[in-house]
Amino acid sequence: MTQPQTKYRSRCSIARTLDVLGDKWTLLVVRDLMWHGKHTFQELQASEEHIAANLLSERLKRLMALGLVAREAYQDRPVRYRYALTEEGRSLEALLLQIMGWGHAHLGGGLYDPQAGRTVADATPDGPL
Amino acid sequence: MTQPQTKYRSRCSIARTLDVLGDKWTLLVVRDLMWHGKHTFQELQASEEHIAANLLSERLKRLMALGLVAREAYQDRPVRYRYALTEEGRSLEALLLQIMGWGHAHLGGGLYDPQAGRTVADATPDGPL
DNA sequence: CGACTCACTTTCAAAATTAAAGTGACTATG
DNA sequence: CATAGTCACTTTAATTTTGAAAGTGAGTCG
Repeated sequence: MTQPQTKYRSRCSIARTLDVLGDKWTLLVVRDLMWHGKHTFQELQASEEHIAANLLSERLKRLMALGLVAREAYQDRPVRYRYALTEEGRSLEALLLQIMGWGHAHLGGGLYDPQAGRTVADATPDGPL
Repeated sequence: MTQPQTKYRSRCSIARTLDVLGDKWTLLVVRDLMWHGKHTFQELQASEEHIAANLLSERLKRLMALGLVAREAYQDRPVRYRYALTEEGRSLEALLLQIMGWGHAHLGGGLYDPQAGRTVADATPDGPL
């Protein structure tokens, strides 16, 4: 679990989850760590959606503060870090799958199969008909 | 389904979903429409988290544009509207439940049982230990 | 030495959020 | 009939967050 570094808006679990994950970038970082083998700052930044470096930096800090992500140096001089989900972070997989399923059904996005490790259904370029 | 009024950041279903629902307020509005019997502007605004009127107004417009919410006048002179989820909007229930479950387990929020129509597990005031 | 890489941080303009006040169409009260 | 109140917003202005770009520091490579 996690230290309460944030004061939550309310006692509602949904509101609390949105307080910490409710923005356009955080869950994309989690997605890349979870499924796409991206673990360095550079790899995470290079994703299709092009997160700005300052935002990636800030989001990684938040995820670490929440205990969902941990980093370890994979090299000294200069020190370079590898980011990975903690066990608690991996608990977000079901949530990610649910979001993906909804987006696929309603917004025409692609479907990634974590089992197969690849996209198994195409996205429509501009969304549904 | 929905007209593509937005250009999505990518073909990823998660990114697309975050493009339309990825903020701190939209899913709280959906929560209130889905489970808490709040259907007027006033009722939605009066929720615990205190959304600002201009944001509620803008979010309702977006949800209507997406086809997830519809409104009907429940009175003329002056015309007053009642907002409700469409069938497509109701498809968000599983997502809401997943978010709630995660927030309950990891952030110490309350658990609402839609079947029972009430909160069945307490929230810890400031989050988990 | 000079060029390059990686992991950031800083800067600054633009966009989003917040809180408060204002508006328009009425209804109810004195 | 004038005033107060309700509801559903919109407008305004201050603050915060975001986004894009440039800069920094530690080091490697040629």
